[in-house]
Amino acid sequence: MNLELVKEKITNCGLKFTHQRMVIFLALIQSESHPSAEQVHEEIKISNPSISLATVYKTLDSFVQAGILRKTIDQNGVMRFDSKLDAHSHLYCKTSHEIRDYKNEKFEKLLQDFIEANDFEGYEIDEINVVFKGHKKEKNY
Amino acid sequence: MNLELVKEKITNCGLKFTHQRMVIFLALIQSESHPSAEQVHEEIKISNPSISLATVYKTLDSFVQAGILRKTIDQNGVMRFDSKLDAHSHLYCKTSHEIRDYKNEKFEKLLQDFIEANDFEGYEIDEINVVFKGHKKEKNY
DNA sequence: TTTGTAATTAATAATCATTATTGTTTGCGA
DNA sequence: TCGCAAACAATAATGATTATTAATTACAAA
Repeated sequence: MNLELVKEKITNCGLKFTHQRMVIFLALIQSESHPSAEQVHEEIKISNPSISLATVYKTLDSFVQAGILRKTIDQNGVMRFDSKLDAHSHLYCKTSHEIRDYKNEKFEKLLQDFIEANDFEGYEIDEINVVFKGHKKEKNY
Repeated sequence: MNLELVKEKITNCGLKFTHQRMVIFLALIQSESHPSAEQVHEEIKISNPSISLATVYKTLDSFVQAGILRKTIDQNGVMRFDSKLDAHSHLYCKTSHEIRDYKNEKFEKLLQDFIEANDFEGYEIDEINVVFKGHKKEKNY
């Protein structure tokens, strides 16, 4: 995604375009591992040391409100941000706490079909979260 | 579950049987809504005001370590405890933050089969978490 | 039953992630 | 350029959880 597209994305969702917002959004979409606010801050402060951690929190939250980011909470209660908006599940490594996307159309369809076909005891389901937990396998060279 | 069974469960997992542990474990199995440590503390301090919140945390954690309780984290980052050990999913109400069990054999089998039949990009999966999120429907009388 | 010792507990301080506050800066239309 | 609202930086405050420490308790051995 280039800078113009990022700018468009930010303005289109009703937020003013600022340098901080661009830097933070870029950090998000360039990361593979669903970083925490802290990690985003660490990342961006190399090139932008003046952006405060509070701003990172606030900005990420406004992105979530605006619907251009998602957040989840990991096993340690830390918020993790996700720039992918389409239906997908997650892989979680219990050792490294890394979170990765797990995208599998068939699986998502399976879930969707299940929700539509079943009753949820008085609950109106509008979202489903699936996390596959385990450990990253050591590579055998 | 009667008191003898609770005592057995606690001692069988290698923990000494104490009054505090019994009270806390009982509170857990008698609750339907996956309480937080705070909520367990609130509950038990009616009859046992001397049991401190730190003890509740420590005790719940030792139960989790011992494998007789499970914990999850809710959308607000608060730890919630679950006395059911068999495979099941959860229903989460975004309004009340209540968590309830959702047990459906077919669904659990579906998941199990999926894990066995698929590859997870270098991850060894040993656990799967599914949360159906939504809102409790208003009853129409 | 008493004693010694390690485990458990209560009280409370400390920590960590997050949120709130406050004063300053910036973007931008009049 | 001016004025004002939004955004920001710095930092204080909060809330859940964990760590510390001293007191209590359980229980084995004498």
